[in-house]
Amino acid sequence: MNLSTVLLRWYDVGARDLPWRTRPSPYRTLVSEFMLQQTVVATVIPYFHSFVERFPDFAALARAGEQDVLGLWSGLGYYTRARNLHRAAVAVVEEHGGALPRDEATLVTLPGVGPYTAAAVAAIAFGAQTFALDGNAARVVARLFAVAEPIDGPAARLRLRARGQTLVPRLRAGDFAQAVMELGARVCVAGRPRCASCPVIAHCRAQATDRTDVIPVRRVRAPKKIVRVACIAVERAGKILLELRPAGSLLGGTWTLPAAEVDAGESEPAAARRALSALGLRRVGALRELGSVRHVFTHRDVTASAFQVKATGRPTGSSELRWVNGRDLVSLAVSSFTRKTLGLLRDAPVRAAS
DNA sequence: GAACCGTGGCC
DNA sequence: TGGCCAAGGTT
Repeated sequence: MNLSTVLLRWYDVGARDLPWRTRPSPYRTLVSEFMLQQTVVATVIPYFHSFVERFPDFAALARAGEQDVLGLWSGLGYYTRARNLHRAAVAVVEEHGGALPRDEATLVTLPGVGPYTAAAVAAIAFGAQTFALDGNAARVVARLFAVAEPIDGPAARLRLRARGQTLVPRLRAGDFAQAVMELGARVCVAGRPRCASCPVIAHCRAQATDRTDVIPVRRVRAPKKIVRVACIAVERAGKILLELRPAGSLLGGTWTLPAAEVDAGESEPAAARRALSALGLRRVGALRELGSVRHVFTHRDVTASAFQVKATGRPTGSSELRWVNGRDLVSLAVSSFTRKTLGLLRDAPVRAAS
């Protein structure tokens, strides 16, 4: 039987009950696709609920402040997505009459919408007969066609998408797109695929040639850069000083403890003193080391030491600063990394550094 | 093409 | 535990 027919039947019987599949709308589809970029379904679900409750449609999101949007994104990662989603909503309202464009070519002009998201939205929200090639689909197509070349380069993606496009049924292209991704996420997984429960095993060249363990091939990745950072916790009247990370940088748009990277041969306390003087503050007394945390980003393996300091002077510097208390932190745009470093403040061991 | 941008679960 | 990986996009 036809591959798409079998896969859609499998999907009809066993599709997961996901919040963006109930009461679907172009807006909810777009929000879910932004959140799902490089992020697993289970992580997205609670964020999706609170986001669409607070911003139920394009108009509400477009008139929101960027910091409010980032606040609801706190902990989800890749914060550029939040700013792009906000900008996309503004564009929908101001340039497209408040309605999401239906065709891929226009969708892809929206900030944060690339080839995958444009295809996914066109298919899922508008039924366009197009193939959405995400990481799941790339793996599924590579196995179906026994593609032996690495699947993660731009050129390879174009070829995989062309292969996938040949599989798209005339009807239910949106369900087909979701079925392919769900197959990749639950059956045709990286590592050891669960071929025994695969509905399209009869169509799989990798399985037929016993190569599901070596397909797909991925390129080797660059090793993470190992980084040491010294963070400073300046307290005043029960509040702590936070700094807004500039857009485009790591954690851009979120608030962090002021920090300095520890240079080669430099000590952590020395870097902490540098961070403090960059704020235009004068240290009073010793730095008190609160401990350290490790946080692994996509490209960096960071060990952050935090130092409590008493300081005088009015913080200046070029960055945007803000005094916050515990209650402010609930709604503020704060990354998981920063929450870790702030955790050092609570259970501070008594250890002095110079 | 390659580098960069988060986070958490899994084995 | 450490490496892998995810409903990618931008520069």
